[in-house]
Amino acid sequence: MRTHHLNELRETHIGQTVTLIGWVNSARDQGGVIFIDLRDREGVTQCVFRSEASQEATDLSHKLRVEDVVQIHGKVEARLKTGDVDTTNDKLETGAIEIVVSELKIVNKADVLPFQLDKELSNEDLRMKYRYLDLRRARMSKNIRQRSVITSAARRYLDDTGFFEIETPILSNPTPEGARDFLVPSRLNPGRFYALPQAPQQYKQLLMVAGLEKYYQIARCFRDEDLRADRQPEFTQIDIEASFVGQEDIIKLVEGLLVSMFQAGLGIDVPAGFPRMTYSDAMDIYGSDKPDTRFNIKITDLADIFAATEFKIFRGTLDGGGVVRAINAKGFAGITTGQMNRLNEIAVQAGLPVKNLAFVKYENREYKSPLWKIFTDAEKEALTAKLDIAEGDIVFFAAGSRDNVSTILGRVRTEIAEMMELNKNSTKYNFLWVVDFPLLAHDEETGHWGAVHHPFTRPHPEDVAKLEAGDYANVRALAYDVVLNGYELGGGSIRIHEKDLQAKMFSVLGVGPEEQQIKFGHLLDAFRFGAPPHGGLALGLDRIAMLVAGENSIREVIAFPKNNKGADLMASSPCQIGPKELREVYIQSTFKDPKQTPAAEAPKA
RNA sequence: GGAGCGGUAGCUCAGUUGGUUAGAGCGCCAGCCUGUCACGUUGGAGGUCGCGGGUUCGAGUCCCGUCCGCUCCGCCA
Repeated sequence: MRTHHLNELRETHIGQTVTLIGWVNSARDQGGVIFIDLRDREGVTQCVFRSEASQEATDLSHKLRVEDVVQIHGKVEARLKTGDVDTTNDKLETGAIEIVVSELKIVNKADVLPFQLDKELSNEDLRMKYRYLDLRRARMSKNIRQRSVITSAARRYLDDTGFFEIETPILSNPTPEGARDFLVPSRLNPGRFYALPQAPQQYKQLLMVAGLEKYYQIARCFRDEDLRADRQPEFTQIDIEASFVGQEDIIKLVEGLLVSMFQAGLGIDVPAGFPRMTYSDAMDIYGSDKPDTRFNIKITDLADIFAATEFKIFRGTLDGGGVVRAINAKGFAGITTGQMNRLNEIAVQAGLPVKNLAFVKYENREYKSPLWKIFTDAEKEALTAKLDIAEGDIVFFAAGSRDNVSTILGRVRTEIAEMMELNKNSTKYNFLWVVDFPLLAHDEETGHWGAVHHPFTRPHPEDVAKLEAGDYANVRALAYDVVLNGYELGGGSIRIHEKDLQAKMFSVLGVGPEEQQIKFGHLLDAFRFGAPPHGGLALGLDRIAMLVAGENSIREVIAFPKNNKGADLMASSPCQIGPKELREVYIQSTFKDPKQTPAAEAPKA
């Protein structure tokens, strides 16, 4: 069908007769001579139609339209050079040659496309409805290829380090305490359901008990939660688990893995030995457990400066065990009123008890602030020094509980970065390990303690006594996240491998012995028979592919993604299921969406 | 569940304090053109201004409601 792909022919091929096939990328009809750029996934090659070469092919070529599939037969020739005219195209890799066509076959005509492939389009609905056309665009094609390349690099790296790729069930059980599950009715077991896995967590631990030592899987995971630019209902993890390892081993392994993926995908060498930060520091300094460290706005504690303050709000906060902290947005004193309103909104949403953020601007060598006059000269001097306030800076304050202040200033920090476009540097890759996560978090609503990572996470050996003593808030976990530019790429932990400790952990989480046996019996049983120490991590492949591609949404690196409502607009899924199919799986009826119920049928009050 | 932004030609968008027949670029159709590569050029077709209601002499524009999309918060062990 073809002798070469469309990014293959060079000057060395001049004189050869070739057969090419591809899509008409563009057609330039000059009347007497017609140029066609023929495209396949590799690139573009220019074909020329002239009556001297073939009257028949030239006549037919007038009819060519964009995206027709055509096959041509012809001779590779050098681009024309006459006198001072040089028709070589430096923008094309095949730009030194062209094909003079002797035969043309229109393999399959294309209708006019619903959108142009050479233009960006903002209508994502339309892109998704015709995703197979959207994927023809160079940007999409590049993203999909790059994803394949990094996935293959990951496989190669893990294969070479002694890991087995092992598949685990897609039809499994609901995850207790986890995200909402997608359920699948069982026809052979009336009234029973499978759930799609949120992660292969328990299976991979059981593979460690099985003695396989090193496991990985490019695993599809499913979570029925609300979606975001970086969250899809089904997504892909590079799931890893190993036996006889500690935190340090996993960190080294994953650094090597990410280095090889970025090398493969971008041809760049990111240095291994990523910086590390404790969860506690990340929250104090950046107000986030996945800080973007590309810009240098840090939260500064001001307790020492305001130790003797008379300012009531700060005084009260500090006396009550709270904190007073601030961030300096350097060079942002020119903030607009609209931006200020936006920051205030965000701060209030994040838990600021008053309507406006306290701030100090330093502009034209003057401090401007509603509260500057309240501070003493000593405080002013200390603030200027500690926050490094210089011309054009603006400082935002927050006072309250430590967690509260972290959340507020962390949110404000990222919003300022967005406004100042400090987070737009897509060629800077700031990897970071966040370590020493807390094991447990108290849920104010339910009053229960929940696992911050998951219930199989090993408590930090130094903090086991605190766990025994019931000092849950201060137990650290052997859990770690790898972060890149403000995105959580992955997280993992060293696991519990002892039956008693695991049972203790379940009890702390409010899962009684009976429930433990029902939900986790297989795991607890497995731990009775010589379970090896083990741990692992899971990386979000979609997010990695997104960051490698320099995209803002994982939909740009997934061939057939779903929209915000979890719908596939091309295939129109999810779809309605008829009564016959429902009966087969013993489901009686579906609940009607009240929004779709016609007003006439709506129940009357 | 909540907040913000958006919806005008096939696509990307403009549309002023409410005022004649709603525009541009690209694409599409027809013609001309033997060196183009974002080809050029001449002409043409193409609109339920998301939908419903209201205010008004008059609504793309103002008001109310509603639907859809995106972004964020909640949620995501």
